[in-house]
Amino acid sequence: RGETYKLELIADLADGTISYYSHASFTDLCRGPHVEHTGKIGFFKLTTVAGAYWRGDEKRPQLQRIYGVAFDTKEALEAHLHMLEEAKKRDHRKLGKELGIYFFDDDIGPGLPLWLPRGAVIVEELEALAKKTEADAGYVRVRTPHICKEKLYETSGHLSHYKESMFPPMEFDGERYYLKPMNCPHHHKIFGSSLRSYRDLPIRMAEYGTCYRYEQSGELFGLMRVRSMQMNDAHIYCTLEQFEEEFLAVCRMYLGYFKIFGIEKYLMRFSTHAPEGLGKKYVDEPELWKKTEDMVERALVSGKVPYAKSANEAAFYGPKIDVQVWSVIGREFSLATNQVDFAVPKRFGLVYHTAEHGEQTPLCIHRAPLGTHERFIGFLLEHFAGNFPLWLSPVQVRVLTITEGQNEAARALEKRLKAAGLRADVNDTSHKVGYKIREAQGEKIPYMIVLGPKDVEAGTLAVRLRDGRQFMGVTEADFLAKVLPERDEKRLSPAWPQALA
RNA sequence: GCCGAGGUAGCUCAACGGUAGAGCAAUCGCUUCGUAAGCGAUAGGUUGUGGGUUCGAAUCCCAUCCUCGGCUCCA
Repeated sequence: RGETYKLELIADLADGTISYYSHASFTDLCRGPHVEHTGKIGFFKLTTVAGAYWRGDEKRPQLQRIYGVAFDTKEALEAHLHMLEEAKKRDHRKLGKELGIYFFDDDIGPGLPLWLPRGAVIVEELEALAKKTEADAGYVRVRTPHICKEKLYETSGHLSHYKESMFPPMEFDGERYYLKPMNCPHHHKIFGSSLRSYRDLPIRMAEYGTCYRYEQSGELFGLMRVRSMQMNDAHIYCTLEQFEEEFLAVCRMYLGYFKIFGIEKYLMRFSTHAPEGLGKKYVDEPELWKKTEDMVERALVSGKVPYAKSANEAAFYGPKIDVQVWSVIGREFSLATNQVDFAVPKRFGLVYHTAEHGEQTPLCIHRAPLGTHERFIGFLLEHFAGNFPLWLSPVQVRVLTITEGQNEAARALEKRLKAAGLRADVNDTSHKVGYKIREAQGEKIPYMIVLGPKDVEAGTLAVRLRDGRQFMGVTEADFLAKVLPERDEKRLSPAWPQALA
């Protein structure tokens, strides 16, 4: 079989020049160079073995690929291996389990995560952020059902372009119903539910919609790749003239979010269709592709949005901007997406009345700046190593008593902290305070208040931050004056003096 | 879906053909202690599931489900 592959490579050689390398009795077709012996490689370690499709095509056989890493120095190799070990500690699956964020259950099914109470807190904080941001940006909110008749996806084109990623239909009342893999067709129906005038546009329609996609079993990966997901979705229906401004407003929304989450490494990937890609998508409308792609690129250039072009990765209905981010472990993810769609609104017969008494198909921008809760929270777990900023922390303050004598005061303090809107709890078990601190550190709780007899007597707080800093004799008013702005301004790090008080 | 590796107590792991075990967590006592593990006791498992081989299976074989490393695909 190896010979067949080598012959195929030879046939593809552009200039017909064949080179080969020999090592003892082994001769190999290779562009080269080869090394004489492994001593010349430097410091290396073979890391993993895996099947890989011949020439990356899943229709073709697999060969075994051996992976390894090599470095100039032993220290560099060891540093790399150490980094991999450290990275494992930040794995969102490990942290998700340790911190009680989510879990999977065999009776629920693969790729169907359940949010635990602490995960649900994060989900709801993110939703609140999105809803506020979108309300400020002039979005309206809608809500749509999770299933619909087959007809909808025939109209949208999903059945012909996306069927293998949809769950099989359920049949009843003589109809076939599908779980929705995306929210757009439902939103299109809402747009089409009443007469629209050019005066109504743009219409920015948002929903944290739950979608279901039948991802291949081998593609499932913790929270990053799941089969049920809640998407920070919205569709902006606008005129051609409004497109650039709307599109750039979405890009600016991304940048605003990156700042909030401290995401520094990202790439806006502009996915277009390769010329040959035109044939397999909407073959009848190649001019539409060209038109929307040009439009997007003009907007990117005029808005000075840095981007990288990537051919043949567009959605079936149009070009898109994917936001690629890298977790600290070095995994790359499409975290968010921004897609342009001329085609599907047309298929749905969506129109608005123009000033000239005519009818025009609106342009639709699909956007999901926070992607899905699943992937975004998976990413944030790795990004923050579980040390969520205060506003996202499931438990924000824990009160630790030193002896039973403080239990009453601790409960009273907890009550006041909760009244201030903080997520607070108390550990009044009979363990030593060192043990309680260890436990709270493990849960990555941002603030610990150690309450002993001296504190109760003085009426002040002994505050411990999760980075180990301690501040004695803090008044409750001072504590709230520091913590509440940290929460409300969604600060990434607490504003406390560096020196140990 | 494909190639490969794994599933043992809530968690992390041991036992690898001969009665399933440890640490942590849990529960109950004792302890009342000042910034990352106080002490003791108790309880907890049809070894993912279903078949098979064997006097005997967590251990070997087959099937299946799930997870992991990749491939392919993607928010």
